[in-house]
Amino acid sequence: MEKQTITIYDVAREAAVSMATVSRVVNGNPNVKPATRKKVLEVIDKLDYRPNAVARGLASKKTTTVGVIIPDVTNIYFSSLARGIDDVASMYKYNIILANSDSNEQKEVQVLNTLLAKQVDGIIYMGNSISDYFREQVKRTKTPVVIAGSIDDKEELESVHIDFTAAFEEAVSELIHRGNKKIAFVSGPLSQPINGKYRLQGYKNALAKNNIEFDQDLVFETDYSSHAGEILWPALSSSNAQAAIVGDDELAIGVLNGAKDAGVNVPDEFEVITSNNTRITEMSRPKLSSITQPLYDIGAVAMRFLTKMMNEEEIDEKTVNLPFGYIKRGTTK
Amino acid sequence: MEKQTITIYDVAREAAVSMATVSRVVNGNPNVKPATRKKVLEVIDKLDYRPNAVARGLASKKTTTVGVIIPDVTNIYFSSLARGIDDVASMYKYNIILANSDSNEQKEVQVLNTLLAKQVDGIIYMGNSISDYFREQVKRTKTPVVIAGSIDDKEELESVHIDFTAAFEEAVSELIHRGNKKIAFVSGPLSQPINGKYRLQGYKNALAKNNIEFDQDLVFETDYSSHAGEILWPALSSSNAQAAIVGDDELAIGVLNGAKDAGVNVPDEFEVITSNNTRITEMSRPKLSSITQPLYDIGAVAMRFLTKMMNEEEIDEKTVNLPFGYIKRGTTK
DNA sequence: ATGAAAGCGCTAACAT
DNA sequence: ATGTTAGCGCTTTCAT
Repeated sequence: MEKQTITIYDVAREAAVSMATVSRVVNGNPNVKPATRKKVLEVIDKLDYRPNAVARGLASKKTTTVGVIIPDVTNIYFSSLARGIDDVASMYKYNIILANSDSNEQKEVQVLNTLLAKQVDGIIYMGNSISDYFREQVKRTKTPVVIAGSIDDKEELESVHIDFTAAFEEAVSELIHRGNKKIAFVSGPLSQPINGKYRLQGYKNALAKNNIEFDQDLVFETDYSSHAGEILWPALSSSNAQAAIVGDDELAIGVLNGAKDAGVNVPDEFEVITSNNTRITEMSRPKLSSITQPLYDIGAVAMRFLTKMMNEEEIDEKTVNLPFGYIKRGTTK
Repeated sequence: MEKQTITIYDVAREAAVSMATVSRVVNGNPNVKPATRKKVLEVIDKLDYRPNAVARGLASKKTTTVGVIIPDVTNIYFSSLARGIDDVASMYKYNIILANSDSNEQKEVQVLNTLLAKQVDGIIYMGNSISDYFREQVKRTKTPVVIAGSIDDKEELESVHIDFTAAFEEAVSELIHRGNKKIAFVSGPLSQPINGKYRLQGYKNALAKNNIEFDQDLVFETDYSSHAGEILWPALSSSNAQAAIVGDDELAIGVLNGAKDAGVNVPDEFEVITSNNTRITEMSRPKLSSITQPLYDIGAVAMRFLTKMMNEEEIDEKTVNLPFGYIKRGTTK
């Protein structure tokens, strides 16, 4: 014999009121006489009634859940954002459907569609390149979408992030001012605008301001992994680079370790600055100097932004730029 | 003018069939004449119809979403499990509602309740201690729950993990056989059964088998963070420990770095073995020797296990123990 | 302040 | 192979 799920109808009958009244007390509608409210609440407690969020979602056309597309939960840059997202989401009574995309266009679009099918009230997208197809899908839906921790190079979608160009310009200037002329630019795929467009531009800006000629041979494109960084050393070494600015912390710790393994003294013989200031930066010896970004806040603000869109509040700016900084640790002199 | 959402009724009318038939083709029911199916599919495509999963959930009492309770997404041990969970979930057409609990009993129970309100088909719990209250709630619901990566010391709930006792026993034996007599046991809260019961037991077993007396002063209880490990060195040093077995990788990298910062040569003067073999183990120098566990698989198997429970298939064992191992890297001689 | 009743968009018997 | 028809459990006008 199946355990009978108890519904709003059951409590209405038991409390001798209508379903509408029960609904009102459950939803905190003030138009209920205190005595009635009390009685209903007692019955709810007695019957151990739990509102069915699915039924509510169907009737109200709001699910109080938002979709979150992430390249890989295991990546601490993105998981840090995700943490900020979830915290603000629960603050506003939302839940999160988390889906890994592996930065794969197909998966991203497919995930987007199942998220929409599930009637999420909004979506946060994390990932470093927005494909045209994805963009089209987003533009066709009325479900709000915001991008967290990356940038839409077409500037069509709402997003929250730091100014990657300015941050790189500042970090590279730092390196230059300490006497380095040959500075390697190390990042993930240049096809991702965050690398090939914004960060690289910042790098070039710093060189230009200091009258250093840009050298394509100092640009290293690889994977976002510490292993990729480790095996990069021979190439880095033969380029005669004196320092490196690296676009990802795991990659950077790999670069650092690759150099150390080759007997290089960091920072005396080679300096490195990384980009995300995740906990990883504190795990190496020497510790990694880094551009700082408010990772948790980027997620938090993105989620807050999304709540505004879901409530159809006025949005002043499509893009919110959060402040970045720089922290000197042991990998710079 | 609001954009009209198109429903199953619209495609039924347009295709000149009944809603039931449309439902059948959408759900892949074979009882549809090929010609009819084709026609319906065309209309679906033409109208750009997307089934409403919420309505489907209400009617079918299945949401194809499972809840995942995680202490902190930012923790790579748990996020690695989460990745396995999500991959298997999508394989079976499920989505994941991810909720951070901070290992806080209140939040865990609250999250459990909202998950149940959202009518998830199943739940995966990650966390190192199952409170009585949580356990009671779980036992009252018919929604299946499985624990991933930790152990229910009351052995009432289904779970997937390695044999923590045997793994610690093996790792500590390793340390003993290499000549260490005074071995520190470093872990998170001993109130968590995984530490205070299972791992500690393994540690004691290894000592006993080698006729070494257990010394309470060699047991160090702290937080799961690299910083906690770093500042542990003075205490570790004055205990005259010659080696340490550490229950968490971030904590272990902290212990390693604390020792190095104090001028200690690892592994010559001090050896360390960690427990989870996450990517963190490859980021230090020397790299961390570690107990190995199939993290991704633990998540994957837990999710697979859950699908069986959701389908009400027969389950032979409540507990599935996955194999562990040991990998020697640079922090052991 | 409360109730009646019509959906929300779909599935699942049941009938044909 | 296809159609009819109840619901699923709730919210939301609209009355009163």
